[in-house]
Amino acid sequence: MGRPPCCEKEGVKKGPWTPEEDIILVSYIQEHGPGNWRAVPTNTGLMRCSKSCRLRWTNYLRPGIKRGNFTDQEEKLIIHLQALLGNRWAAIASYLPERTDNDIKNYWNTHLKKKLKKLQLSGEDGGGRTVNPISNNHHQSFSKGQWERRLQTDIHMAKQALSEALSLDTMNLRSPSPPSLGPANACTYASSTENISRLLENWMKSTPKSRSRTSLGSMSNVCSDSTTMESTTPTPAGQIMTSSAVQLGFRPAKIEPNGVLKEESKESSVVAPPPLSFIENWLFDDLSVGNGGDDHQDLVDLPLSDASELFQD
DNA sequence: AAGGCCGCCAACCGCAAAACG
DNA sequence: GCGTTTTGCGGTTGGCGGCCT
Repeated sequence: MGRPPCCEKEGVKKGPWTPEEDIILVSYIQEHGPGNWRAVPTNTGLMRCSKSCRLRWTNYLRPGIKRGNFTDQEEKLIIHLQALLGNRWAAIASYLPERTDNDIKNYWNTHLKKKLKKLQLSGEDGGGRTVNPISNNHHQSFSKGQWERRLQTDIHMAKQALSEALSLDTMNLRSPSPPSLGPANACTYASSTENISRLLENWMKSTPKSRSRTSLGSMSNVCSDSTTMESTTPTPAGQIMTSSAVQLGFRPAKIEPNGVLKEESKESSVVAPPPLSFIENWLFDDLSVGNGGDDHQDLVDLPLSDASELFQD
């Protein structure tokens, strides 16, 4: 007997979300915080399944999401990480906190796959060199022991990604507009929150009694001007997060019903950033060297053979 | 101008892992 | 320890818009 599908109920709405649904979901999360998705449809009256609500929030409505074109740096990082981790988009997304795994996956499938294929073809024509030996071959050649080591490496990488993000964040505070971040960074949430905050305003005018003031009011503050993101972001139940933390994808600590502050994830308990591992050094060395020219030879010259040593004794 | 084709992306589906009782 | 519920992840699909013929 398998588990029944979560959307078994009749009358569950599918397809694109309407602005009204977005508003309802956002205001609910503003009030209660993300989590307990099972309760969201019943508490909000949304005719959506819990999964759909969670996905809508994490991939579209969540503050701190950068939308629009990927920068050269982001692109290279994705290519590097895909070569290392394979199609583990969530792990890759942990290195790009402003991007969702869905975004990265889509971008890979629609842009980077083709780009690499092209490069691979041109590479083979020009001397038979393959672009991405790790992603092409390493999965098949992994022994069990190598696979375990790879998992351990991933765990280590995830931890370091967090601490690294923290250290990058402090750097960003010192220099507000780092050159590594492209123009898209200027408005990280414009295409969603900005629109929604406009909708909220309009909606409040049209239905003044139907929404709670607090949640909607605070929502319109979240990112109505995304250039002011580097401040504090109001979060439900009195939680305050710096926008940097929001951008980095950190969730606010949960306040339990009894008022106890609870850490939402174990990772957030990391205190001191460990030294950069080989991978990080390798990634960022390369990123800092190739500065996004139109010559993609730097992709071909990635030191992937060095990276593969990670998985050997 | 109209129809077909193609690319992009939001959303869905199924499975697995984690959390919970 | 075990069964159930919830959450997270990755693959895939469907709808929409732009481009081409």
